[in-house]
Amino acid sequence: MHNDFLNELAELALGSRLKRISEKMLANAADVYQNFNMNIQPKWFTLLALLDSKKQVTIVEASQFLGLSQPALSQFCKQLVAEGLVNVSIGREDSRQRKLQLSALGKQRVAEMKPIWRAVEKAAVDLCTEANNDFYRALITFEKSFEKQNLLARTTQYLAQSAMHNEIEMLPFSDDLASHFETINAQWIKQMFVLEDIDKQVLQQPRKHIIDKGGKIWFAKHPKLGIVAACALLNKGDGNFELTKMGVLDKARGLKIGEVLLRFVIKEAIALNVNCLFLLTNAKCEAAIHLYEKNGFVHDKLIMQAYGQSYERCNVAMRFVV
Amino acid sequence: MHNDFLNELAELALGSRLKRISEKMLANAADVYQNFNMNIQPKWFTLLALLDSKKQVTIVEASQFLGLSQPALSQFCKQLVAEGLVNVSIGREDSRQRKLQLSALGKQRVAEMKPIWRAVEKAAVDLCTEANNDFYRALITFEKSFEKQNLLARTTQYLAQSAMHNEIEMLPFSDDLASHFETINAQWIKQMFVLEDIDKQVLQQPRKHIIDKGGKIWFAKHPKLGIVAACALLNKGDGNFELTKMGVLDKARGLKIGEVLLRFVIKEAIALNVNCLFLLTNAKCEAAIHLYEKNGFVHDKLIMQAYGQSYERCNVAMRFVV
DNA sequence: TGTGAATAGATAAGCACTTATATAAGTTTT
DNA sequence: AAAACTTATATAAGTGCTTATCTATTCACA
Repeated sequence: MHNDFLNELAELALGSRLKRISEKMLANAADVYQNFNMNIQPKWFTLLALLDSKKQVTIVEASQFLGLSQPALSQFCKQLVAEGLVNVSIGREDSRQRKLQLSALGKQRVAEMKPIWRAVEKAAVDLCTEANNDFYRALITFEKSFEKQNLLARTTQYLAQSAMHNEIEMLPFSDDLASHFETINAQWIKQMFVLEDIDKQVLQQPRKHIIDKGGKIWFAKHPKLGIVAACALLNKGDGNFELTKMGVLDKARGLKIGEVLLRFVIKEAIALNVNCLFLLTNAKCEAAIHLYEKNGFVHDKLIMQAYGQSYERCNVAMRFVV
Repeated sequence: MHNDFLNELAELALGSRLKRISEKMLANAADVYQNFNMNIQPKWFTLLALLDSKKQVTIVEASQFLGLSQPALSQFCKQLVAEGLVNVSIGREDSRQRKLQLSALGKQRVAEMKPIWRAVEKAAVDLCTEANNDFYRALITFEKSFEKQNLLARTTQYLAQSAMHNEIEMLPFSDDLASHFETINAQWIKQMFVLEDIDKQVLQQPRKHIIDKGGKIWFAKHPKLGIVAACALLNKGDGNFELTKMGVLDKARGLKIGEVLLRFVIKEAIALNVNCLFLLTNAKCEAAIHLYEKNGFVHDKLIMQAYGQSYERCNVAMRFVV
């Protein structure tokens, strides 16, 4: 037996994978009905359950409740009437409507099936929660995410974003850009914390406090928005550098420019043959921490002990690895 | 717009739900290809990706790699040859085999598509991880659970089990059953911990230590295996009772008799108008804790403070609610 | 060395839906 | 009140697979 190529494709083959498992489950459901000698087709199940619950629905209503097309329901209805499980009556107010109801036989069959349905549900819960999983919840959440923005929309957005990222220019520090360093960082520091005196000094005199001490500063320039992000490497001696004062202007949020800049700075740091690249931040900055984690930083207690005391507001220390 | 009846059916309609979302994703994939003007059908995707990765495969190999039927691959192959994307050559060693390879055009098309594939993968990862979800992982785990034991097998097992549960008899304490109390509990206590002196006294003289102090003991009798489980309620005064000495013999493990007994004891405790029903256990007893959680017990620090010191081995305290 | 069993692939038919379209019945607009 | 639109359902045809079955080839072994 060959192994499963869909594993190699991972998330890219998500659709195929879902299709495969749903077909397996359908076949399995057919086996369940056959095993318990119930003379019904799995495809009828949702309609029978719906009729059991709502007593009377029209074809269009049923198709909306079940998320299937109207012709599908039209066909099921025909089949179930042929089996004698469903009665159809013409709508009193609107003679186009066909009102579906379980027949006496249908009610009896559903009653017979209910214990099996309950057992199947238990089995399904079992299946969903085995191995500490919560598949059903994950599926619901996934459906909501898909509803919110589907794969095409996300793909288009991602491509547009990476086209834009290619146009972003990285600029090294120069005195005529110094004011941007202050504007960019003052903005987010004020939003998250309080702009303290040390902050002000560093932001107002970056050459003195950072560059002249062997540190680095870079800016990210958006083709239309101009300079929108900054990031610094602080020289802490012994080849150790602290990544700090990384900020993106409000007007450029959501464009993932921070990530582009961070990756650039990491690449530069590697090129500089940095011994240890670390950063200090606060647990409040969830989004930033997530970004750091995503890009190779890991939480590190030794860094916390060595450098954590330098700033009041820091309670998270991370080190870049690999 | 009506709401979604599949939500009401919850896990029972898992198959239908999976089918629906997989169809949506397939349609969405078709839109992606159309949007980027790629003249390929979504159903071909996995085969093209396979040929890109493995260079050369036969039809049967491809069907195994992709988890589709051989005729499906036979059909795709025909279509892709007609499109000029795939070349077929007859196997040298086995003339029945058709070796599939990407044609020059096929390679070019795949190369054009790759950036889109990458973007789609990013989008899919996004979709899977949005809202703190991990849908892909959950799906893989679910597939494994399904592989291990499918819905039919689980349903059958569950039904057999609940039929057996109906035949289980609950017996109150009587002196002629006292020896079972010791046998059952000594077995599991020895396995998990060390049988201490206090344990021995209580187990050997349950009437003296439990019944005469206003406590209760019940046994579960299996129709074939005999008395296989026991559980006690210890009267701690002020209407507070401790659920303790709950055990199931090795030979009856896996039949969920423990759960049946636990539910019975909870029902009895409620009937006795117990003020507070609690229990003490050890974090080692994962399965038991899971069972307690499933049946209405919650972790409770106050109980730990009030009663936790009584036993050496207890570091988990739980209280029954609702 | 043949002979039956297994395997690779093709073909046909079926299934559970879908989309597209037709028909008939209601509703709204003029 | 007629015309134009909308809605409920039915029907036809298509789709992406499946299972069943057939042919051609290879293998296993007596």
